[in-house]
Amino acid sequence: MGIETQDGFYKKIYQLIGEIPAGSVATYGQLAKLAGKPRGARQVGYAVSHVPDGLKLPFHRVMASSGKLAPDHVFEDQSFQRMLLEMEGVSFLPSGKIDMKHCLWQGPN
DNA sequence: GGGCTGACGGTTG
DNA sequence: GCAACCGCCAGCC
Repeated sequence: MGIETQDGFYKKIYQLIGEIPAGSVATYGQLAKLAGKPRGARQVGYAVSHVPDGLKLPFHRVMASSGKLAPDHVFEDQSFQRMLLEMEGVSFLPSGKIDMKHCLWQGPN
């Protein structure tokens, strides 16, 4: 089978990411849970790393629960991801991590 | 079919 | 508060 599973797990992930409003961020575990896989955080990461072209989803708004940005090899640089987020109004802490307390996505609802 | 890999998460030191 | 370790799950060789 392709990148999408029978249940459309990846499809749900992409859909959820599309629901994330500018200025907010979501964690892999959060998206995984919303997609029906509470323990599938790694699959979310795998999903976004193999995203099909043309979806144009805000993957820069998805990050680890710790608030850390993606590794350098994903985007050209972490500074690029950070720039996009700051441009959308996401607050950063002095330590260089996201201010999850204030910017975490509330969910689709 | 078996084993390796990975944009993670939670616990422990 | 940060780093290392182990545990999860699906895709790929």
